[in-house]
Amino acid sequence: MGKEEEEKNVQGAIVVHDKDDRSRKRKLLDASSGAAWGANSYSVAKINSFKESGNDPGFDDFGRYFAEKQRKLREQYHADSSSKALRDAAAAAAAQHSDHKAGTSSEMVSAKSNTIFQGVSIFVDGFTTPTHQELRFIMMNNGGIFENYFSRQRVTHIICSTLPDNKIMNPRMLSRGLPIVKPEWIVESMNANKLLPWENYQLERIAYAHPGQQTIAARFAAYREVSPSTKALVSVDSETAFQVGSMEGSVHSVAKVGPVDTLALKNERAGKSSEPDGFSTVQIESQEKLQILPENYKAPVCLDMVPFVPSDSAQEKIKEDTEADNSALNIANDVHALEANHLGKNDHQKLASGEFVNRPFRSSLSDTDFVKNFFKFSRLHFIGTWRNRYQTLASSFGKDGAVKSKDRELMEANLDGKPMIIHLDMDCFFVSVVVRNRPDLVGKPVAVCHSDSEKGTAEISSANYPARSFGIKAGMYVRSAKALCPDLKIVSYDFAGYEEVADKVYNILHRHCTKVEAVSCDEAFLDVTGHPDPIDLASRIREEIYAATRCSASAGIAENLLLARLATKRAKPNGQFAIKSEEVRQFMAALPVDELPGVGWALQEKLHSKKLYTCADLLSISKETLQKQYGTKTGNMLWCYAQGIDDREVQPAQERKSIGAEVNWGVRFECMDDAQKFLVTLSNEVASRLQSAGSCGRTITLKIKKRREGAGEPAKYLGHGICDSLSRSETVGHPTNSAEILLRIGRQLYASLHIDPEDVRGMGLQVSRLESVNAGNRKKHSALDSWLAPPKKEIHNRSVVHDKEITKLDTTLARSGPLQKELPVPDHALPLRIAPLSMRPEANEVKHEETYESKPVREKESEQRCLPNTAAHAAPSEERRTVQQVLHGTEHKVIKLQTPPKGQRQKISPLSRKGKGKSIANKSKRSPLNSGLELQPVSRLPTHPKAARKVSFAGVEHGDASGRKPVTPEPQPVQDTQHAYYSASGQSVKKSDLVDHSFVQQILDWVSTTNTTRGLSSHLLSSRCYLPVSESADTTGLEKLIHQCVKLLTQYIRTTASGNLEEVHLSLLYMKRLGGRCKLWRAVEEVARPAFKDIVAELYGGKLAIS
DNA sequence: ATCCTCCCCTAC
DNA sequence: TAAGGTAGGGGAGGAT
Ligand SMILES: Nc1ccn([C@H]2C[C@H](O)[C@@H](COP(=O)(O)OP(=O)(O)OP(=O)(O)O)O2)c(=O)n1
Ligand SMILES: [Mg+2]
Ligand SMILES: [Mg+2]
Repeated sequence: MGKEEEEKNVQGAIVVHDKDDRSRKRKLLDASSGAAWGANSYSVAKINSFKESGNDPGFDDFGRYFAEKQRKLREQYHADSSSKALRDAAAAAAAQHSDHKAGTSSEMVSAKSNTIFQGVSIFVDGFTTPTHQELRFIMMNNGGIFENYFSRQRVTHIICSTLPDNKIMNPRMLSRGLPIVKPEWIVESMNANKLLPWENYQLERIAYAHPGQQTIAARFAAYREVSPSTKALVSVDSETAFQVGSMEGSVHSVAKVGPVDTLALKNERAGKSSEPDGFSTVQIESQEKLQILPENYKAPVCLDMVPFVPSDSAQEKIKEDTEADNSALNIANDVHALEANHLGKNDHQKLASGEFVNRPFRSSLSDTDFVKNFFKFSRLHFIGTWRNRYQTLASSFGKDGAVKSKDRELMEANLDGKPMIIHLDMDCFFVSVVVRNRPDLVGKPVAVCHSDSEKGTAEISSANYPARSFGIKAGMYVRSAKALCPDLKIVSYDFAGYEEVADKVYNILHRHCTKVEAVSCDEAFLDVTGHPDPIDLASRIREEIYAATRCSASAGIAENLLLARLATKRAKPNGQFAIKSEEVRQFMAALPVDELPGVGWALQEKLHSKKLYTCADLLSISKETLQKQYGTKTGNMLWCYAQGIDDREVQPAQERKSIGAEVNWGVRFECMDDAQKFLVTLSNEVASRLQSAGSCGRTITLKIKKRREGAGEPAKYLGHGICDSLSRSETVGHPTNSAEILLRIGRQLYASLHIDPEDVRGMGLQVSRLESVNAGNRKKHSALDSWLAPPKKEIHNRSVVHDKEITKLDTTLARSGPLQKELPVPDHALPLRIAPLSMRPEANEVKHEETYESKPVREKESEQRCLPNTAAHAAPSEERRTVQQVLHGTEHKVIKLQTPPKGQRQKISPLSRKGKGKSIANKSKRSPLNSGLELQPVSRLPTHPKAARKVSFAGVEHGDASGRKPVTPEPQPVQDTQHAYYSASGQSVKKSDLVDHSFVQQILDWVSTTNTTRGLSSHLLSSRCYLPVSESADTTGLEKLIHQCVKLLTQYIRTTASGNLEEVHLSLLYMKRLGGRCKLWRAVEEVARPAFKDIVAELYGGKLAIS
């Protein structure tokens, strides 16, 4: 699929423009602005060829941006310099080397008389004494180089005064080998007039952290309030943009660094704080906020830009800014002042700690506030949230005490009339709200956008009608918009304003009509059936809206939702339009197919490819044909819509079916841990949303955007670029809204996707199969509750419905009678997982490096690729499907075996090594489950030869990356099916080596056949322990037997039961019980228990309490 | 047939 | 630099 579109920008530079999911839908945009936008999509192959030729457009674009910035900074520096000759030389050099790989700066500096710091290029990190400026001055005047941005290629020393109390074990390590040196080195070297050995000025190693989650959390809390831009700045620099110099020092750009401006921003005290989304409340922990913009740095922001600060607090902030620092005032009027809101003192600690160096991609470190800040600025997040607001809070609108219009009664009295719908939509909503207070902009082309700067990959949110006449559309990159209309004014968002206006609008709507369906914050359907004069009503509503908000709305009036909506489009801007029944046919016939709601980019393309352009064209085809071509429902929809038929009704509010959160911007991970931590914030976010909605749910879905192979850095700043979207879900036995459980499941799901963290470009967590929290607390507690329900809430939530869905374990327990009492109080250190009991194998995979040594039966490309927008949907060749297939065909035994996916082995091996050195247990003590470890896919092994053929048949793993290869079974060599079991020691247990003993066979069968309904514990529970112990002749044979049994059992625990603590516990419990009746079991249990505990400690980081 | 999962598509 | 979310509909294909 061509997912990026080539675009010639104004300068004629080739830029690849993302044409991913979201962009594809911009059908009108593409169609109407063909002059500026390349009409053709480029294939991925084409993009790759760009890359291979060293011309990766994304990089190019970014590099250009940075080069320009660096150049400016260099000029700044030279302008600063006291030596005029130097300045001139610099100018000349700068002119000569317009690109950034000039070695000019260092030459010039070396020409200076004082060359103490020759070859030294420092990056100053965080607060220092002396200050940045002073250090810069010293460097400038003594032959050194002061780097404004960190670059591993150019920086030789990191200067840093303080490490925060966040206990970095070895700062040097974090800087990846670059020395971190105290500023005294510079000062004293200068005083000594020679370069002193920096080794004597190294920042001391700081005490070790108290090992504890608190500490880690605190450390991450320290990353709060950080603008992602800073991260990106550093990261891109070090990653890509400046692969120009080497440390040996040929190349040095000298940059001037600005002061650390102080913006004193206080927590907002006034009103507004009750706003649910809190966007009007700037939440800042420390009072003093800092920002790291170069002194004279001014983003090229249009003067029209108004910072997004809630209007009633803006004054106060600016005032405080002024008090704090004069230079801050400039910034306050700059859109980048916003960054100041996110940069906290802690960031400097982080800087100081070398974290900026170590983790260049701070954008998505699981810094809670990256997500928080992202949402605070995400228009799409707002409109998504608002839609829900106006749907679910519908009842609270129109109840503000104001007189209700008699329109309501008119309609209720006359419900038999022919259906009549008003569709109402605010005109260029986001622009209108802002332009209200900007009379100077009236009539001019205006668009709302976060940024108007050089790179231009910020998206237009809304454009007013003058702007639209240039072809500017929502979703367009601002640079494209500017290319179409150089005079376009860019204004900033006013989210508080949007909500305010929308509230007023909905109040008005509800006052006039009882049946209101909120489509979005700026759009609604009104069922006005029975109203004597809908046209007049629409007109009055519009007037009222304008009077209340000074924003105009347009309306469509027709007999159904479809037509009303189409009418609105026709009416815009600031108008209304009615379609009479007798005009419908005519109206529809000429309508282009892509104007039908539900026809987006993809369907449009399909239709166009069949030469279907108008609704009339659609009607030339039979409904059956349409259904066959485009699917039953879609075909029917096309057929009906094309005739103007739409039998949907206005639905005031409907229950949400899912609640989720996702972030697909700024997500960059370096390691598993980053991903894990991001998942933590997502889990918290989703749990919190569930809780405020009073919901809990059973199905948890993790969505990942994964950089597609070959895709480079996205054209869009910090965008996700060309990605494959992956999702995986797990249904748990009982609805939850607990962050802990979401996290636990989320981790499993993440692990099961086998993604290199560096390739992750987006992540989302969603909960579906929702129930109300109050749905069923009448249900009595099951015996499992003490285990399943960490917080009281969970216990509270039990319901009859849940009961029957708890499945086997529950019933098993119920049967177990007195055994229930043996259930220990759960160790509270252990976050517990709700028993899914669907032991979907790969969701419970064993994780870790030892797996590597265990030779896999066969390799499998578990990676599935979804190539979006391809005609056929992916055929399931995924592991899970085949696993279930096999399990289902049943009667053959199945066992899991670790199989590292191709292409991931090398990548994770460093991780593995790391994990090996330090003990895993130690590590996982703090990060329960999976942290830093990779999960491996599993494959199967039949235990019975007669099943072997079948299993190998169904168990063939398809290497097909596209995931659409049909299930064409490949015969599998028998020895494969006889292959290894994974064992914790990394050795394999060959089936053929197994002691021929019915006892072992029994366990093998149990372990092998655990499936969705029956875990090992249930086998153990029902075992009558009739096995003749005497069979084991000699002691060594017995030992071997026990050993093998334990291996099988631990194998089971590591794989199938990993992530299912209840199952681990129950297995142990029942084993112990069997031990009470049978010597052999006692022996096995004695050996197995510590092993189980070790595994639990390793996987969960806690102790398993066995009663 | 109906459900489920994993997608893709669409709208604002 | 920039803030590419949220949620539902629906289709394909497999399980039940
Ligand atoms: N891709 C999009 C689409 C919409 N919006 C926001 C900005 C819009 O102002 C608001 C409402 O969307 P509309 O589709 O109603 O568009 P407008 O109101 O801007 O214009 P119109 O006059 O066509 O309704 O949602 C956005 O941010 N990004
Ligand atoms: Mg609108
Ligand atoms: Mg709208």
